[in-house]
Amino acid sequence: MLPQTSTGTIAPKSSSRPSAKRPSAKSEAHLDSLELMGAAMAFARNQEIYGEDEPADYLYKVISGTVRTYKILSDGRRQIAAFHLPGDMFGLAVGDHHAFSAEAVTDSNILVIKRSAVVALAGRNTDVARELWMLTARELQRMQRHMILLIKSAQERVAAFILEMAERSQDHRAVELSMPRQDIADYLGLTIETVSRMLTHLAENAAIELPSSRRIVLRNRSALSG
Amino acid sequence: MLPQTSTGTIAPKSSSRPSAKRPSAKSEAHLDSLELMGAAMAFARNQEIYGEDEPADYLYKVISGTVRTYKILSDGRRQIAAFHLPGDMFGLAVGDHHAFSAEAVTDSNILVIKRSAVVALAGRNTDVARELWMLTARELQRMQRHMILLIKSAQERVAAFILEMAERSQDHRAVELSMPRQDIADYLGLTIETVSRMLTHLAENAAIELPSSRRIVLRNRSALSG
DNA sequence: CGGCGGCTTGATCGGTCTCAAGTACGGTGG
DNA sequence: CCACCGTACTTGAGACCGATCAAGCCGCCG
Repeated sequence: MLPQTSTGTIAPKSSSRPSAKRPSAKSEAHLDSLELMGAAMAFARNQEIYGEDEPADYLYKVISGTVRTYKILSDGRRQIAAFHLPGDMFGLAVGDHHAFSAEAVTDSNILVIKRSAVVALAGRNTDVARELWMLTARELQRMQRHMILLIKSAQERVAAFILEMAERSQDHRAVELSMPRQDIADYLGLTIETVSRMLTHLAENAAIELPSSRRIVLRNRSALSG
Repeated sequence: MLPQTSTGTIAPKSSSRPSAKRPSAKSEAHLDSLELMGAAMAFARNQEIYGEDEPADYLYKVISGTVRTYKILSDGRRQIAAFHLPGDMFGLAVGDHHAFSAEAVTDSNILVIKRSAVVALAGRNTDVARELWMLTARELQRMQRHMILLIKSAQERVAAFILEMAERSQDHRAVELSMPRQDIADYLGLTIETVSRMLTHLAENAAIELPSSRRIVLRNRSALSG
């Protein structure tokens, strides 16, 4: 798979540039052609992909693994803005600097695409421009849903998180969590202890099953969405 | 002022359509030309501009007054996503239905622009397309800042709200609040009582002055941002 | 003057955080 | 194969912050 891109065997520093760039697919370019303009890179677990306030020279697409984008607040708290799963794009932040940092949650392969090439292409091709807009809009929708999450109770947040992850996984009735509890806590604006407790409660109420700490089986969907 | 648009004297129902649409400014169209494609309408305090899940046929720009966009959760809680002040656009939600409801906080004049005309124009004119993208991106940034707000303590949220409003007002050292406490509470994910208490505390700590309940004078900026 | 909506203030309750142990699991080296 | 270790996770007890419930106050308009 991925014959068009070379997957680096050495995990590169985040500031290093992709080694190969492919000539763009000329004028019949659209959504998928973006992927031909990038190079795949491997990132190890917890490795930084880019830092907050770094120039946003690249766009990224997850090939395999999980990525978290986050911000560290002045007092040290960390807010995770999103988890990016295979197929998701990230790093679209408008403005020339990233608003968040990005790290690999697990060992990951990431397609890295030069931003300037995409923007230039969008200037010539309205389909690409529309695609960029749609990607930003989808990010906005995700952020809106996340915002709604943050005003709910701890149990509701954890339940909503499980449902969100279930929707995004192959089997919508079970989730294999790729991230540790601390990441979930920082995503939901809770502490790791509260996340753990809420999962236990949901299991006690038969809403879910916990065969292992990283695996969740959905038992009673309405108990989660209620 | 506003010689190009007719301001309705009767506040129309939200489902009514703007009475006049202006021919678009042809090919030299850009940002400002959007405004020539709309009609101004008057909305009374608390009047609905559009409802959640209504088809998103129009874009809106605040001429005067204040608008809130919000969502009602299943249990009746209301989350205000944003306050829109004069000059702000809203209703850009991508997808063909609005993700939020919109209401006038105060009596307001709103420029109403047919969405299809703008999108069609964007398909021909890359500047307009870029402008649409930028508007969405700015909305995304605002949403991100709002999300960060929601994980902070009550005092930090209220302080951040004051700073945000001060930035957006003419005189950055004083704010004239156009919305009641309940709206602030629903924006910050707090109760009206907590908002009131935090304002009192900030006044006691000499961070702000409260000449009246709707007016805030900033006294010590670092006490607010810390 | 009376009444009402918006705001403030007070007392108590409950949910989440904090601090502190204790447990399960995976990897490494003997 | 097992002993050991470190990391991740769970569980418990108590403190604290913000919600809730309940009065009271202020400004405005009739």
